[in-house]
Amino acid sequence: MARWDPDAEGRLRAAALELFQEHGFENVTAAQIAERAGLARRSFFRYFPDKREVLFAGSEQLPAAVGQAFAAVSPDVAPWPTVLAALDSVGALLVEHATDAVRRREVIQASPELRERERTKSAAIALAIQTALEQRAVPSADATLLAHAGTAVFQQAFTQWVDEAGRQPIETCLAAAAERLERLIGI
Amino acid sequence: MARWDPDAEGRLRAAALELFQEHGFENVTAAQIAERAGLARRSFFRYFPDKREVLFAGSEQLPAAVGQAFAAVSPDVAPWPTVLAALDSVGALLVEHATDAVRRREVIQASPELRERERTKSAAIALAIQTALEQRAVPSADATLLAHAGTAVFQQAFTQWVDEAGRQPIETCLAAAAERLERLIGI
DNA sequence: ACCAGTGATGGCACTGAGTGCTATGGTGGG
DNA sequence: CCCACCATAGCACTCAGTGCCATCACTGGT
Repeated sequence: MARWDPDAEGRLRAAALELFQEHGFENVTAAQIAERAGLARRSFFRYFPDKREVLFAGSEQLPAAVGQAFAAVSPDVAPWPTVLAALDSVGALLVEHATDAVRRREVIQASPELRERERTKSAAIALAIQTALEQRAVPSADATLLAHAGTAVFQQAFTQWVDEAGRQPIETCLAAAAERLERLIGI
Repeated sequence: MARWDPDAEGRLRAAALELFQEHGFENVTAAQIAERAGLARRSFFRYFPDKREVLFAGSEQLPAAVGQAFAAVSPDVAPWPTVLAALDSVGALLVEHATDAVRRREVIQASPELRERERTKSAAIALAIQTALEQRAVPSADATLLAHAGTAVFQQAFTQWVDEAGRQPIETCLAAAAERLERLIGI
């Protein structure tokens, strides 16, 4: 999305984050964001397909990372540990690119529209996990369940990581969440 | 949502479903739906807060059913079985009200916008499960994981139920999905 | 039968998201 | 110096969603 001028794209994202934090997502127009970034309203929609996407830059990388992470895990490993290993890679990538993670999270949580979009992003990760599992001959129904359980673990781990302000590495949070889920379900 | 004239509401929902199936969600305007239902465009937005909601009528009942279902389960039961028992109730309610389930599902799957909204509906169920668990003194992190795992099972079961055209009762699909997940994760 | 109150509906006008099209200005290569 | 290319600006349009007010039907009271 918008690989042309990384500088202008960054200005748009920064301007949007400031304005959303100040006035709330629904009270900020695309024209205001563009103006603060020194661009025209029309150009905003050339960088981002819609107003919500300005807060989710780089999120396409996460589903892609799932595929690569799966490739790095031996096919002999059982499905669930494979999913968890892949989540480690995705988590590392997320943390690396999450400079404004906390501020972004606050803005997203404050707006139903943005929470809705965030679920779509999570669903894209889940779909990537599911297709990667199916390529390993995991039955479709199993793949769906594992993918959703994986994203549940991922979200819980990320929430914990943010709440603790990153004092623990994301891998620790992921392992803790996975263990928690296994203990809760495996009775 | 729109308790005034159930007849007009039904006409709007039927008209929307037909038009969406015929031309696709994004190629149908609210005015066209209203016209086919014999109402004005303005009235459409009095029955439904936005164009997507016309396909999700009655979905508010499902989160509410979660609370009631929890109340019917003894507090001595462990959290995960409690969640599964609650899902049985929700599933029964869903099946009961799902006259156009298959057609609705097709239309929803065909539109990214509608799929996004459907995830919001699932999230509402998950939130209801989470809060119900927290009221039973389940730690917040556990409740989040259980709620998401529960909705994963629910979605998988519902998908299977629709794919099999309802030949198996929803409870059977739910039990199968739950067992599947436990087997996959509990290693 | 008349009248007043209530509430659903219709019409109108407005804001803002998103989009197609065209003009313009800046920049690199010849 | 000129030309081609490309990001951007500007304009005009559709459509979602909303506030406001007029209208019409229905109801109860006299």
